[in-house]
Amino acid sequence: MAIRIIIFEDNERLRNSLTYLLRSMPEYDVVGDYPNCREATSVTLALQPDVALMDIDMPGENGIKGVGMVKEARPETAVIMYTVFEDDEKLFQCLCAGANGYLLKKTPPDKLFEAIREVVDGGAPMSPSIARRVLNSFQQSKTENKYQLSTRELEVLQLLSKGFSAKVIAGELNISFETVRSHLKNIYPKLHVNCGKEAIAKALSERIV
Amino acid sequence: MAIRIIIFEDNERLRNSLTYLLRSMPEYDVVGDYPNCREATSVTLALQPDVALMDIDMPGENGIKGVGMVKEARPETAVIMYTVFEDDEKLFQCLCAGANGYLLKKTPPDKLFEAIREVVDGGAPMSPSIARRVLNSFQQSKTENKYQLSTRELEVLQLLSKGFSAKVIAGELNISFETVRSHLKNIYPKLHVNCGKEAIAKALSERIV
DNA sequence: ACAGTAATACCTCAATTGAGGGATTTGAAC
DNA sequence: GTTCAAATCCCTCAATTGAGGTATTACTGT
Repeated sequence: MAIRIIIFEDNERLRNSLTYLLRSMPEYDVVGDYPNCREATSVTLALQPDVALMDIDMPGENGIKGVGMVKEARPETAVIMYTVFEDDEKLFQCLCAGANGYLLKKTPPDKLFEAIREVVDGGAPMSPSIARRVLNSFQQSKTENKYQLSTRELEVLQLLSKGFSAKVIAGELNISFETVRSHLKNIYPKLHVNCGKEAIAKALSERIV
Repeated sequence: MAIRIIIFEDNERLRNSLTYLLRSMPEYDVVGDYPNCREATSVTLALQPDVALMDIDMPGENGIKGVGMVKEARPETAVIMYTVFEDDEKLFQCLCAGANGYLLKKTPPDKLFEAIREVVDGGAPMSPSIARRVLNSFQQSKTENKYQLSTRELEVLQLLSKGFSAKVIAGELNISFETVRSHLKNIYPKLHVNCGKEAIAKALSERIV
């Protein structure tokens, strides 16, 4: 049975070309094509597509919103972003919204067709440069001494970030309670914070520990 | 010029097959092959490979350690994991260690060759099921009310997690200082913690906020 | 009408923390 | 040989917090 495809793309010529190309092959069936995401929820529910091709830059609701609408309406529909944007900001917003693939518009048609098959088979097609960005995001950029913390200060901060009190930290490190407080007093200005709670928030959200 | 490849794989038959296959094509050159990662640092420095094929399950230092050794010795060398393991644990350890690709051993040889070209061109080849896992990891599994927090309690926790004091939170929400303290006292048992610092640690590390 | 929950607000007391000091020892750098 | 940073320890005082309460209002579901 043909793969049911729905297209969200505001460029009419491109949208028509894609539709024409995909319809010319028995393997694919374009069941709907739209210049924006306003009706994304209802058409997804009505047409039950296997795959949605989604542009990002569209008038009204953009494609990032669109991913969420399609995914919420019908999680089984695989969403492939199809866009010119290559920046981390939009990329990760789409991924968090539930996109199953991310292709740049420079992708040649045969690769696009292959990606549609791949996403239906449970894959996650991505343009090479996108895949590289995604993998790079896992390498925690060790903020190596961005705040010039000493070895001991880092240890204290790590334990603090587990929610431990000064007394418990002292026990863990086998040093005195007052020493821990001294370290904390030295840590705060280095992190540009004023109290332990801010320090924890900063340490955890900036992956210092 | 041929792509310089180094192979870490403890299965001798597989290692020899790969070497033989790759050497049969002028495009590729296997400059070294090893049954473990003990010498990974020194051979990477000595042989200056473009690509390292890395198994995970090897005697001695395993492949996860191996990725780190190769990447630390020579960041330009692209490392492709080549393994049977499909579990999130090992996968994300490899990605954090700096792997540039992740192929399952069931990958057919022609896809493996394509992956080597792709990684040299700055891509990040992944088996489809791996790519899907990676993308899924971005969908923050909304821990929807795992701890049964009320709307207001969630708001208080969100502000607390920015490091705000009770007094500041009261100001932000336009409620009294004592009310904030009441909410906090109700939040702690729900999160199974005993103080604000533990609450922040839990909220941030479990993505509650 | 009544029970339950969420949200609001106040009180007290002991413990912890932040802020401000000062002080010693050790090992590396110049 | 002196200087410097890191690590250790102690003191005080005011502010914040945790823990234990109590109490009112408003809305929801029965």
